[in-house]
Amino acid sequence: MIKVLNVAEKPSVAKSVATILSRNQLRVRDGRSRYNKIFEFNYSINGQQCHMLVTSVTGHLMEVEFEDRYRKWHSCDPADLYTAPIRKHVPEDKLDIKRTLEEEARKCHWLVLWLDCDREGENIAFEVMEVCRGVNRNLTIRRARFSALIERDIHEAAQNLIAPNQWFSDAVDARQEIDLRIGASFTRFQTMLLRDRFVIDSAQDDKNLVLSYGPCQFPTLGFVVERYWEIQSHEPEEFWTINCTHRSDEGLASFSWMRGHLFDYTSSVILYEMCVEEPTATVMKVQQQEKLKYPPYPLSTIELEKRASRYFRMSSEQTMKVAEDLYQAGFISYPRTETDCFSSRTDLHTIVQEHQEHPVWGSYAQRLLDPGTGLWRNPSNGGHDDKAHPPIHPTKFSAGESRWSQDHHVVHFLLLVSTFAWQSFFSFWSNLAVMAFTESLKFSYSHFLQRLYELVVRHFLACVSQPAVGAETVVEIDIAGERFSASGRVILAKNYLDVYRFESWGDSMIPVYVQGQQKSDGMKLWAKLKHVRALDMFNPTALTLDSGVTRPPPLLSEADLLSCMDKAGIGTDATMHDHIKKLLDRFYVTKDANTRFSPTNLGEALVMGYDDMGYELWKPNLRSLMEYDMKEVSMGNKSKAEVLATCLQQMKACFLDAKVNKVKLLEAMAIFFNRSDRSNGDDSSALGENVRPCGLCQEANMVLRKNRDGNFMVGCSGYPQCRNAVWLPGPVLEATITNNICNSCTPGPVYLIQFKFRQLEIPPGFNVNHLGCVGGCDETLRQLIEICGTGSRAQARGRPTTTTPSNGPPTTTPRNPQRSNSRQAPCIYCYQTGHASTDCPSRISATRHVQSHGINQQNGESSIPCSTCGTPCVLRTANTANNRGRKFYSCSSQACNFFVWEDNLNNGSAPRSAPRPNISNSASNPSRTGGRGRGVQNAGRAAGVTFVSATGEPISGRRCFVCGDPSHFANACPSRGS
DNA sequence: GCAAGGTC
Repeated sequence: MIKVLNVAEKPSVAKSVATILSRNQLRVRDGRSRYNKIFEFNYSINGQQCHMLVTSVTGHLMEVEFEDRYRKWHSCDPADLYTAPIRKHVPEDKLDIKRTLEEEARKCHWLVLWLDCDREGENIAFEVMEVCRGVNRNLTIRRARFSALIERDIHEAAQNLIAPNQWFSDAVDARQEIDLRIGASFTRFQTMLLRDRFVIDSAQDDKNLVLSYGPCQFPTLGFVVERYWEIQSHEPEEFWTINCTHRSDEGLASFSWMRGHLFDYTSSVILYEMCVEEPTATVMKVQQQEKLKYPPYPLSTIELEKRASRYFRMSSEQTMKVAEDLYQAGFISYPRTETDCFSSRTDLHTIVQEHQEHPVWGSYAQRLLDPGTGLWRNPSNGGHDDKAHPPIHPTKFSAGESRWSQDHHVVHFLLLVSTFAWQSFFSFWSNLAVMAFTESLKFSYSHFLQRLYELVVRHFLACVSQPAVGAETVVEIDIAGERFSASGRVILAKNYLDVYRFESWGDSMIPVYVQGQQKSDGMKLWAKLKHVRALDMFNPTALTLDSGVTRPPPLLSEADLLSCMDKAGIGTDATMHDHIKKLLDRFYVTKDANTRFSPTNLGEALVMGYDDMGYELWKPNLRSLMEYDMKEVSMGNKSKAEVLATCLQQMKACFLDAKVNKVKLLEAMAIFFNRSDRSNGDDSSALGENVRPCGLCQEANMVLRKNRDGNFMVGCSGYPQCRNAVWLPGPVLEATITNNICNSCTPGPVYLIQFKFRQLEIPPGFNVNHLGCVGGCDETLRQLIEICGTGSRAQARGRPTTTTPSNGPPTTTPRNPQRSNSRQAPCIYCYQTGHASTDCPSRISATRHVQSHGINQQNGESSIPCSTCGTPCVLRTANTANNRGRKFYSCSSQACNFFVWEDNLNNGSAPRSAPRPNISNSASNPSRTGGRGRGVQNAGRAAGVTFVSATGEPISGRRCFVCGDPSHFANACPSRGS
């Protein structure tokens, strides 16, 4: 009998496959890993009797890493990481699984791979193959291709085994390598460049702060920053709209102006006056139609995360944790799925049947199953299918498990923690506090479990329900040539909305209207029978000219962020929440109570730095291009080697360029953070840039450094073990390592340095700019050192004299930090000693303002309380074409959109609005005043009137722009009218 | 100390 080793991607799949193939006639035994059991049974594959062993891995078995020589951060120039050798190996925590595979593979003839049928799954398959082949070269290897864990699919897959797909696996290998090289190089570069130079206040422990860069995390950060900049640069603009209301016995109708709104006040007033003078409204059109509101598509992971965030304010990370636990406990299907359509083979009725007994939604489930109600509808297709998992749906009935909170392993963990705490504390009160804390965690976790389960069940029931039906009436009227419209809706059948309580679709009744000139006898009769007075003409109850201001978009919510990532292909359904969490963990963003994200100073500075360099490293395009290439590899259109070569070459060029332009990052950081004295405490600060391999210790690299006096040297990164150093001429003002390599000096490569000298300190005949080599071949450097020394101030302090042989390189001398540490020269800006000119506090404070795109926000200047919400306003400077340089106050609360131009503030009196340029004398404009006055009287407008923004959202809580009084708006302000 | 992707 042939012995077949079957390997699945996860234990649950191994169990399902084994159960289906064996028809539940199987034996289970433990492997070396406690989670990955081995199932045994007999099975026939294409008539061949087989003894099947089914086991699993837990996702990827291997990790890709740099060779040991490159693992330490200072071991090499980060640029070397684009070519440093890498290896794929099984990490410590996966060794048990590896051993199980080896032991079983030795005894088997065939290896059948049941990994998920996507690119990652294929790659894991090759990892499993590598391990198994390592101990049994004669294995026959086959791949099982299945799209769902249902009997038909699994049996079909077992009888139609195919060959593994090398292209799919190659695509993942390429992705892994690119991610590692880009991520590690940029992370090391920006961390070493910035961490010690600035006081980054967000971090508790600066020493361990890592400023990571990743091809997924940075574009995610980019979305947050971009929206923040959009808000910052938004300049509120006042607009005007005419509103008409009509109240009759049958109700109230609010007609909105079909022009929407106008930004030109005079035009608005003219049109408004025309309406006021001829206010009779003629009904021009009455349109009645049936409207359907469809239930959502079946639930995918991203949709689950978005909805849980929207409905329950759960973070995506929390949602995935809770969903995983529900899945482990068997209550819901696999929670990581892109699929939003059910297979025609899924038995949807049985799932609904299970819920008939539920105390809350049981009766709805019963109605669904009753053909007489006509409530059932086959779910619609969302158009996504990952071919591995069905949409998330309930798999086990629960009537609200009170035991969830006690049974669950997460709670077990919490209990363990509390037990530990119990043993650690002796005080009774401490124990009580720990117990209370544990209880509250249990309660809140159980609460999350129940809410998410409810969402999954209700969503599923909604999917198989008819859409809600409404009768909508749209009425169009004409007043003095201006068109207005109002709509009303009557819900005829709620259908899915009965169970999907998270969505609503309200009734809004309006009086009955009929089209003017066409009121037929039939219509009159109908109106009479209905006891309503059908109107074809009427006089508005109120006709108002209302003002509003355009508002910036809101900060990105978690659901918005997930949508952005999904749309741009950043991350996968299983990892998106990880990227969001990483931004929070790295102090790049913060999340407020409304689940809205703002960048921190650190996040904004990093994006600003790269943006100023002109790179789109923080935009999603890079990842999209990579994804495109990966797809090409998986389809066999491009080879892995080809994609790796081009992509890494481009990224290395980009990285080297970023290094050259690192000053942009430093400048951006300097806007938000104070310089740190940590980097000055040392003799010199490492720029982390490789100049050449160290010829003395032959282990580390020589890197370019600048000491606190501003003098440059090239020292071994192995300091203090290796004290090899090359001192550079004193007049060096700037030194930047280039990508050019010296042709003659060894050991190489020796990168040439672009020098800029202080004009007044170099002898005549020498050029201010010089591309030099520190390897020993550079005659110019040698002569300059001979003439000028290696820094007059350092020499004056008695640093070891540098000898410069006439025909040799600048001398290598041991460094002596103690002797080069003192600094006496006064700062050129403030004439104080104790700091370098580059770190002068007077300069830092002068440049320390937050600079955003479109807005210069000046901190520390006097502010006024917002007249709308009382939150302090921030003084900003407009940077738009029309108002560049003009200052305005805007409310610092995100929930409020108050703003006022500074030049309109009247000696500290209440803020008033800025007149628009084309109506600068509008306060004394009789037509404007007259129009407004009559309007107010006509309309009888009350304080509760709502402003509507440009995006159609109501703006609540606004006050008059002119005097701040909430009882009226700017257009009705008595002060302006007079 | 670094990425992103699987998964317990």
